[in-house]
Amino acid sequence: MSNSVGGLSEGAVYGSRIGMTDDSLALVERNRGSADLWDLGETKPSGESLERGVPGLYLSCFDMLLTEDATWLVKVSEASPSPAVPMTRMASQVEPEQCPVIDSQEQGLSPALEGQEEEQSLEQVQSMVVGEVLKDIETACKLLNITPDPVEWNTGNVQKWLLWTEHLYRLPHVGKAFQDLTGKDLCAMCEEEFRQRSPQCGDTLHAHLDIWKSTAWMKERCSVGETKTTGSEDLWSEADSSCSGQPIHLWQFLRELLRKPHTYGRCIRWLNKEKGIFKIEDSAHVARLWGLRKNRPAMNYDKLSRSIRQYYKKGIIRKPDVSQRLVYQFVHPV
DNA sequence: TACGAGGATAGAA
DNA sequence: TTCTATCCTCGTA
Repeated sequence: MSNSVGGLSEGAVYGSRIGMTDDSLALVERNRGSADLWDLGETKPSGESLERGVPGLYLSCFDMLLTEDATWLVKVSEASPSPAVPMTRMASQVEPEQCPVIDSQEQGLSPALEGQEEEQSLEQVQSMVVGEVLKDIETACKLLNITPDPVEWNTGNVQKWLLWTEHLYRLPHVGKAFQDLTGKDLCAMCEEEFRQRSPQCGDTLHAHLDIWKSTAWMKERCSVGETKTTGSEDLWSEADSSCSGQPIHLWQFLRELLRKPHTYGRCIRWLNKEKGIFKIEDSAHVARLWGLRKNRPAMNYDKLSRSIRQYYKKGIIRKPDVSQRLVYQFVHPV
């Protein structure tokens, strides 16, 4: 799968460790570095570099983090009060040039100790990044009701994934070009074949699929206990509960969206989490997501809101005391 | 025009 | 039977 063998940069080494290619790594970081990209909101990064996967044009954060000058990273993680802060957030908040420059020699660290700490910090960062990627894929799995392993996808799942990815990254609709292909077929295709089917975004789709494949590979490794947990231990058990074909209820779906403010904060968000009050910021968007999840292309907010109103009688959702447009309240907030 | 409320009905599980 | 989708009418902001 990995096309990066030999002459690897250290960033690429990381990619190879988790089975990602340079392209997908760059894509992950390009996306992760820009908080909005993994967001389904209307604001999308534009520009050719995004529409087209041009790894050479992109200096990934990984490359910055894992180059020979990785010492700054060690210093950041030492200075960081919370190692649990996701790397993506950390990277977006702490620019390299803003990092405090602390001379390790002044701290009296021996080169050997320093090396050890660097190694530990890199491991830490890897875990955090991978955890974030897993979370995003988990979310997609839940919402689309597909398994995380592309090899297991049927033609319908492939179309769902395509729709999702196109939707998420504002790619042109290319579903027809991949019609009647199963996940297995898709995984067997090289980047060139993707390009042939979709000159506009084949490379991007290939890179995204690569990430999914890598994640499935990692999941498998985790499940046989070959690796440590990624910092999101309940990730897959949680994903499994909704990827197992169990029908999902609308209120559960809304909760899922609300659980991912980083990803869906633009279309739905808590106004008062303690009281269970939330606001649908983008009604059409939420309806589209619900339609995607339920395989109901004709879903709209009119229908979705009718379903929400059915919950009034059941005591699951109600309008808050001070009624506002697009604002609802879970009767039993978690 | 978009949203909100609620009645009615159909279909799937 | 339950849950959801769909269609509908009417009211409100």
